[in-house]
Amino acid sequence: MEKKNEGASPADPTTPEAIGYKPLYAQVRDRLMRRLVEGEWLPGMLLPSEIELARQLNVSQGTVRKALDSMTADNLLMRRQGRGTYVAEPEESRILFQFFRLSPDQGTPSFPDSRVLSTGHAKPTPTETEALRLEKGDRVFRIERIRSLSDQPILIETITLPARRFPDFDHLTIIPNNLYRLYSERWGITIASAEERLKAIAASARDAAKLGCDTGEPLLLISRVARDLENRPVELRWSRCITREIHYAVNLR
Amino acid sequence: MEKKNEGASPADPTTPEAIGYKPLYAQVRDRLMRRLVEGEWLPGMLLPSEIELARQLNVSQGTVRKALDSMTADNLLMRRQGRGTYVAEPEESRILFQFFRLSPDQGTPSFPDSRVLSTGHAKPTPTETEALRLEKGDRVFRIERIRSLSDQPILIETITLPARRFPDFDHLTIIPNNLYRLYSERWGITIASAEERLKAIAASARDAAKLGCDTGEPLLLISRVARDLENRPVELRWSRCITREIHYAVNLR
DNA sequence: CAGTGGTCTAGACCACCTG
DNA sequence: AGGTGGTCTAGACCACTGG
Repeated sequence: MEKKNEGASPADPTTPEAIGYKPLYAQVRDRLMRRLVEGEWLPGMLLPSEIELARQLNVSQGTVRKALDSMTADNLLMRRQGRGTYVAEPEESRILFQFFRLSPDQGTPSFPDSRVLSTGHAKPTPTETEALRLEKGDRVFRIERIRSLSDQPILIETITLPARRFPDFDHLTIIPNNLYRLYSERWGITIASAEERLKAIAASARDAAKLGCDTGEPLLLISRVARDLENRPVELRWSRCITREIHYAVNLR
Repeated sequence: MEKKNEGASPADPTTPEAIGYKPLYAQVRDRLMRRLVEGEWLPGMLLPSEIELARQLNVSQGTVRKALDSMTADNLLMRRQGRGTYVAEPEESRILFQFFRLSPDQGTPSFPDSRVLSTGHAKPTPTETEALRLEKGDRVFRIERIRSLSDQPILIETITLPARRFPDFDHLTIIPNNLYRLYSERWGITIASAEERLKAIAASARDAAKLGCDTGEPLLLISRVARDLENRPVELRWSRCITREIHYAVNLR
């Protein structure tokens, strides 16, 4: 009531002095994001209660709530009435809903199986260098795999990772189906968002052989750049998909 | 303070008597939606202020705000600090951002031109009947047109409308480029959401001739069902797009 | 039962727009 | 100057969860 945003935060870029004004709840969000990025709260962990966070940050419960709600809307947190606020986990059902937009024309969506075709280090292509914002001399790790739905091959994908951010990737004995959980558990990298670009292309002879379709058959090309909590590009994925009995679903609001 | 949700709303499905509990702000949203649907507030019009709405509905300003914020998030309203709350209009820049996901690989997105190839009444196909939830005997109106970006044809699309909801469509002398504004201005139909399904297909001989590409060239097929404020399907659109220098963009969060 | 998030209210001040 | 939406606070009660 008597508070006026005077000296509330330690580092104080608060007061509407110049152009750079940020509402208090956005500053709270930024500070919570930093604690998340620095690994103070790991996926699956319970956060302090709203009241406790409000006390820590010296703001009201309502302001903390607005910050937490915004992070929940971005799928970074999960809130359960009566239980508390948890850090979101990259489990399959959530990934399926959030990052996998392919559904069978009839029936319900499900998570595809994967079979790795090849892996290895390489010098990045110019496209990869630009998409992943690599620096001179950086190397990449590539994975090629086929994914199937009920034993039908539906897509072949090439995944490119910056070697610098995934040390010892080649020491892995097996590469799991759910890569985003692997990134999280082994390197502490959380995939928070992604941009996809879709095109129709003709199947190359090589892809056609692997997918068991005709050369030249129309395929849906999905180019994905996935980003971490700090919005840095982390993964480039290039999927070529047979869409005879499958479609890519988008909701426009 | 002394209020306890007792007899607040005229028709009162409120009290957590059985299973059907709805928070007050959701009830407020429903009532505002009904006034919107019934045409009390037309696109571009200024709504009453939060304080006035709170007085009318006998709830607090904060509850009205939560309802208005939710409708704003769905692109139904537009709020401007110091001005007021307006009903969203289907102008090109908004439609471009909300419903048109095709961008040039290089350069900034823009709204394509249209050239109508044919129009006419028809008996609906089974696919159209299902997608538009038509009843027995209902007829449809179809439009076929080519759309171009900087004089390059990029897609050919077939649009199907239920004749019952668009009376006298065939009396139109010209069919404008921005159809959603036409639906709004002439029939009071607001397109509020849409679902799209994407596939890669081979260009038919007919489409190839119209688009000036080769038969069999891979095209991106976009099947859209557009819905009104009450979530009823209103338009079926079937676009076949050349994606040589264009892509369909999706953001996943 | 105590503790959590979810809803609702009331009131203050701020940033922005218009006249 | 006066009105609008945007932010922030404080406090009450509700619904849900777990011990």
